[in-house]
Amino acid sequence: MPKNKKPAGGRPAKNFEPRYGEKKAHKPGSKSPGHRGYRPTEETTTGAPKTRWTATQRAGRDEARGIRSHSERPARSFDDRPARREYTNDRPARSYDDRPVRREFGGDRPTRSYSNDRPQRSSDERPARREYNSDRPARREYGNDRPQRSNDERPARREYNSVRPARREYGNDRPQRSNDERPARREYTNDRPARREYGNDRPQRSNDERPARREYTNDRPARREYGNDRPQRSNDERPARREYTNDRPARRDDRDRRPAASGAAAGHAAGRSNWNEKAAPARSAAHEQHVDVVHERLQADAIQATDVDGVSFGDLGLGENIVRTLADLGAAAPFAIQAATIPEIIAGRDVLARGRTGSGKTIAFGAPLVENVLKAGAGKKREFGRKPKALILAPTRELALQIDRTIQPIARSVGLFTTQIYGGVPQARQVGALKKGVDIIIGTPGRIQDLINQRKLDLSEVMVAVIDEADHMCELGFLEPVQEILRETADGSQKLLFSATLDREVSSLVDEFLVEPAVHEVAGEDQASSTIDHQILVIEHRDKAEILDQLVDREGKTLVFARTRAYAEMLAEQFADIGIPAVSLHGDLNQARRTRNLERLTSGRVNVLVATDVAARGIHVDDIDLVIQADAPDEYKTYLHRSGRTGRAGKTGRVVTLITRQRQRKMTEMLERAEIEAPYVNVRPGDDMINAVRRGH
DNA sequence: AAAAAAC
Repeated sequence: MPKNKKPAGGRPAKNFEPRYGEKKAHKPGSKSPGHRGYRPTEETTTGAPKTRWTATQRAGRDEARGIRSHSERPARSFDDRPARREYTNDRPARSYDDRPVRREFGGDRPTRSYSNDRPQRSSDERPARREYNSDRPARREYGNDRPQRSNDERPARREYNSVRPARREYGNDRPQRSNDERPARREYTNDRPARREYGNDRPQRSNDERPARREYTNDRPARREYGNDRPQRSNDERPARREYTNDRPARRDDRDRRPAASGAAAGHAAGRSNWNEKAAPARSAAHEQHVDVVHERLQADAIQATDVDGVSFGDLGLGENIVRTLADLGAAAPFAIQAATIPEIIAGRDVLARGRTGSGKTIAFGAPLVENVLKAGAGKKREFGRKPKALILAPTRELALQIDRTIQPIARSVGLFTTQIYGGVPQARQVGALKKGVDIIIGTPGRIQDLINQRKLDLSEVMVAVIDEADHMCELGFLEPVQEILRETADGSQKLLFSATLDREVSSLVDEFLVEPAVHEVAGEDQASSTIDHQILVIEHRDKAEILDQLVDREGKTLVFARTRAYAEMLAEQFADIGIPAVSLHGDLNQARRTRNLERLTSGRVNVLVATDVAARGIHVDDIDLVIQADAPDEYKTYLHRSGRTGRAGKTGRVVTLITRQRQRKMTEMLERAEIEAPYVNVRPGDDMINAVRRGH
């Protein structure tokens, strides 16, 4: 690694879930010393001062270089690949006016195959050849292997950084604290059972010993300690939970009334926990079952927001460096979900946690994870080629990247290294990082499995594994890889499952991998208390394109969701055609473009992003104030997660969903499952309603 | 049924 020079620009803007575009400087921000943001050379913006490299470290670096330079030429073929559906290059350029009149295909256009006849997307699109590997200079240090961004995109970043209100909104909605209500924090830090021989102090995993799952819902021992001021746990009292389900119209009852009531729900009511049973679908019709199953909520300890009053991250058991870094990231004091999970995680327990979108889940698992890894390796030298000690799995590459942006600074503040392992980019740098040795891996299942199979990644020393968006990761297609990966981790490794919509869908993982997990949620986190405003626009199908045009023509960042990649792509072009800069994000784009397009929204270079559900979960972009669902989602969870891209960390946001009249009933059912109240409004192009939405009333 | 996730 080149000598680390101090970044002239200082550390990145404070954030708790860093925005896209806020990349660690991969390149000099400006080539000229006179400029703001001048960086003389490669540098890392995070973490501890660099020490001199040992011979072995240099060897690792050279190896990584070797791998990369070797792969450089072949790597091109990566991009040259038959360009399957990549809407990027090989399309014969066509001028905009060749295209059929947009209105024509606005409504029920017959899914034009966009592979051949599309115009080049935008003038600044470079041939995508130099993408993330060719022209990169000395990017040796691991953790930094983000896709390259070309220089011409950079300047914008600085601007929007400086404009940004320094994340203080993050802390705004925090409940007031009062010092007296927090019972001794020590409790759960003191007796922390030395996690450093990981696995040792945890209950045996053998199945016969695993004490029936009942325990962790009923009389979970540890929970008491810090629950003094919390509602009683006995099932019939549990005020918090009722409260936050009851006052919502119908659906709770509805759910309990379902056939499930005899099965899982009955067990639920009786205080038993049965992970294997899922609630029956709202409608018994089989076809709907696979469309949108409502799983029983997990029985959870609901932490009261007021419980967090006066608590600091240090109180929760985090070390000084980590606390300081959190403060730098804009997290001065813990959010409720963080206060609930951090001590449990530090105590070594398996944890399930549900905290609504934008409530700070990344730090809730990230900070204690770093703490645990640090403790485990306390006093040990950072060995070359050491095996990773922690793993974080996410469903999309963008989310993995984003999580790393939050965790990396925390890890580096205590001398730990992270690396991202995800697909769509050359392996060489990732493998090079692994050879040198990393402590924390953040990635997506496919590439991780790939590297395991190639014996380039060894998870046998992983002592903490996090599954973010856990319920999603238990869906068809994701579950098996996740299970296989978890089986590679150390025996008795700690497992942490997080999601805004955590429910019994995760039972498949819980049953096999978790031991007496603590289950946490935040009381009062219902949609009624949400900062998101919902509306359903009932439209004629033929008006759809025009109405979307009008909605999107506004100030402020707008995220548009489409059901398919093709439609997402088409909409982005449609908007661009009428002069509204828009980009798309979906799985048919190569990773470089995905990353770049998302960054364009973050940086404010465009205000409109059209995405598939790849962007539905976890992605944090500051200040998206309008989410438009051009296609209504099919699942209530999808609705919740898409909506959650706005109204984050207490900010306000608006969600409008376009449907035709025929869909109204289905929509109503879904809103009930999501426990969301939203008015229906009939809308024609040009209606005042549209302006109201555009301007936010 | 779509989307995501490896090459």
